[in-house]
Amino acid sequence: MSPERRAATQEASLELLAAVSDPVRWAVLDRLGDGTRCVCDLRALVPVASNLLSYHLKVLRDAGLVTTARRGRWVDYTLAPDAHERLAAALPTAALIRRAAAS
Amino acid sequence: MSPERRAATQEASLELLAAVSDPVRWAVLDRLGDGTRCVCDLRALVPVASNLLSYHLKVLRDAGLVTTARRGRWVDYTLAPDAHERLAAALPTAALIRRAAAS
DNA sequence: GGCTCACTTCAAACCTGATTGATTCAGCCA
DNA sequence: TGGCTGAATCAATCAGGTTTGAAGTGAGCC
Repeated sequence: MSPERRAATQEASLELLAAVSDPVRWAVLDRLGDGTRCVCDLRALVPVASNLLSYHLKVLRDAGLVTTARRGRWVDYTLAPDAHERLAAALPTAALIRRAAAS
Repeated sequence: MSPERRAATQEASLELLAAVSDPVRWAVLDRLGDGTRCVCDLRALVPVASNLLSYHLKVLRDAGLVTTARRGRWVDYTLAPDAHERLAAALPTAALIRRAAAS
C-alpha cells in the first residue's frame, strides 16, 4: 500500500473511530441498534442535557453513521445501514483480516 | 440487557476504542498487522519522538492489544492474536450484528 | 568498571474536544 | 398572530489526553 493511500485510509478511519469512542455517542449508537428513535426518546435513554445530545448527534450525522427524518415537530434518528461495516473496516486491524480472508 | 451490564460493556468498549482512535496508535497497530516489529523499526515507520512512541506503546500494552518480548537490547512488539476480535466486539453496533447472526 | 545504545518513565505545558448556558429555529395549536 | 414545545446552534469555559524535554533503567560493548 502506498504511503499516500495508507495516510488517507488512516485519516478517514480515525474520523469514524473518534465518532464512536465517546460515551454519549457510543450509547446513542447502541440504542439505535434497537431501532429508530426520536431525539425525545434518546434524551430519556441517554441522560444528558439536550443541547449536549444535539451536539453529539451532529457529530454522528457528520460521520454518516446515522440518518435523520423530521416527523412533525420531532426528528427521528436511524442507524445507517452500513454503519457497522464501515466501523469494522476502520479498525487498524481490518487489513489483517482482509488478507486472512483472501488466502 | 440489564442497565448494569450495558454500562459495563460500554466502559470496557470505550477503553479499547479510545486506544485505537489516536493517529500514532492506529498507525502502530496497522504496521504490526504486517508482523512483529522492534521499537526501532516502529520509530522509522511512525515518525514521532521515541519517548512519545513509548508512551503510546504503553497505552496499547495496557489495553492488551499488543504483547512485548525483549531481544537483547531491543524490544519486539506483536499484535495480540485476539486484537481485531476484541475491537470489533467493542463497536456499539456489534450487538446488532450478533443478533442478526443468531436469527 | 565505564560507556553507549535502545527504550522507558516522569512532570509540566499544551491543545483539542466535551460541556455549559443562552439563544435561535421550526412546527403545532388555540 | 402569539405562545408553546422539540430540536439545533452559538460562544465561552473546562477537562483530560497528548506532547515535550529531561532524567532514568537495563542490556550489551570496550
